[in-house]
Amino acid sequence: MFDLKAIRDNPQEFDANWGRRGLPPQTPDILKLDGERRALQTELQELQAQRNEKSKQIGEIKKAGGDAQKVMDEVTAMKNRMTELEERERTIAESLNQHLAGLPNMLAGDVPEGKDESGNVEVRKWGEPRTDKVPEHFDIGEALGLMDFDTAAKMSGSRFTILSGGLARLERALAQFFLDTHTGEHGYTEVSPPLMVKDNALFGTGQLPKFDNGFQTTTDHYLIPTSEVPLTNMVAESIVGAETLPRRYTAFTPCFRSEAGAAGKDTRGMIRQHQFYKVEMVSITKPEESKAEHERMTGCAETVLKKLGLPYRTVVLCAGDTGFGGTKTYDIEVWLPGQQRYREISSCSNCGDFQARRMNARFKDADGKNTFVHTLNGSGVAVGRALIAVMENYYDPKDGGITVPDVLKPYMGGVGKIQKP
RNA sequence: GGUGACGUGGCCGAGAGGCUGAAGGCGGCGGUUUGCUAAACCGUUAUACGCUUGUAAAGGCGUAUCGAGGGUUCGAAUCCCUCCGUCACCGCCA
Repeated sequence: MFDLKAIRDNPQEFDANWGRRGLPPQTPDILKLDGERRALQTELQELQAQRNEKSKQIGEIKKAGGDAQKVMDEVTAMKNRMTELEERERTIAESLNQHLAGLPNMLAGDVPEGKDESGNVEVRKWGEPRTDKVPEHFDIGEALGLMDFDTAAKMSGSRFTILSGGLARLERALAQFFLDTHTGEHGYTEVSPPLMVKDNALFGTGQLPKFDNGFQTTTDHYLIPTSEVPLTNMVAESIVGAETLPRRYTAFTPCFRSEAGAAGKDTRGMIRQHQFYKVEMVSITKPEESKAEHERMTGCAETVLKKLGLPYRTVVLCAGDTGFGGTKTYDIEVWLPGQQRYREISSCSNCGDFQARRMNARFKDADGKNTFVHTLNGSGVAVGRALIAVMENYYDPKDGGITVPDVLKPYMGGVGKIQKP
């Protein structure tokens, strides 16, 4: 969310920033509502002060044994006006909040301009992309008999997959490897969080109210679309000690998405599923540390790809492509030889104090002042897509098998190659 | 799922319609004492918002906040309702 005072002081700055995302000026509406609200508030507070004063008098008169009826009638007479002001104040505050809750975060100054994906800028590239003709992962998997979309569709519909044997184990091996690397080498604390959350948790991280169509739900919960939600909400509604920052959390969880609006996109294979596994990283930092943490986190995600020997490139998202909560986002795209192109496997965002404001997450700074923390999240990395990448990059055309990358061998019980059983 | 109890400041814990932003304690901060440390003693110590003084740093006044939201009342931490959460016992269960 936003600091109304800052908007009041610098409306043109906010409008310019939102303008980079392609939004029309927002502050005229905001300032109008804010002004109305404050005027009502001032008037209401004056009445409340009078009421409190008179009520005090009544108490004193009664204690002295007098008749307070006259003053009591005076207060009663004020009530209609007060009720009216209260209601109007509430209505205006509500529409103001609704308006603010739907607006995306301020972009960092070094985010490149651009309307969409095409404006993203490559910042790094690693590895030698494999250029020989390789089948796509679904063909490799089905040929091995270890990946079954048809059977999954019978029980669950489209966008579900059944993995078995070596591929099921490869998925688990990847997750273990990611977790062990982030906990053992990158200083993250492993967390096993709830997979179902209430709406306020999704509001805190910014997925609600704006995007209320992307979720799988139960009767009274949302299934997490990413463990960014529970991990970031670990500091919601709290004041954490400065000495505990930065906090670094990682979790391996399933993620659930409705993929509404993705009709026709990536319909084949397991690139885009209703359910997939992801290892997520979340950092909670002091404001002055978040930029460096963002670079560090992106590096942590890149590290696991390097260890796996998967070629990738890192792009900084342009203004128009940066997500709702991010001030700046790096996407890491892994090389998929089956498609002969780079596909997103990780997204690392610095959210600044945006989520912290929404979930009221603060720390005591050096002056003893309660200050909003900064939050960051990044995939470290998407397990399903990593599985695809390993399959295609380590595909052996001689026998249709998949060579197991060295770093995964310990997690595969020493198996060196996944072959048709 | 059933029944019962409970939710008060950074923490513990009193208060049971007005004198309560809230006793007392712990913790924090400042000070006195002190060779150093400890102890003791004194003082201080919530947040948000509005109005206002000031170039500012910082003040003054007011409003709201005792899990959240409604209600009753001239007046609510205190009474009533709904929701959220915690605990205990019972049931069920991986």
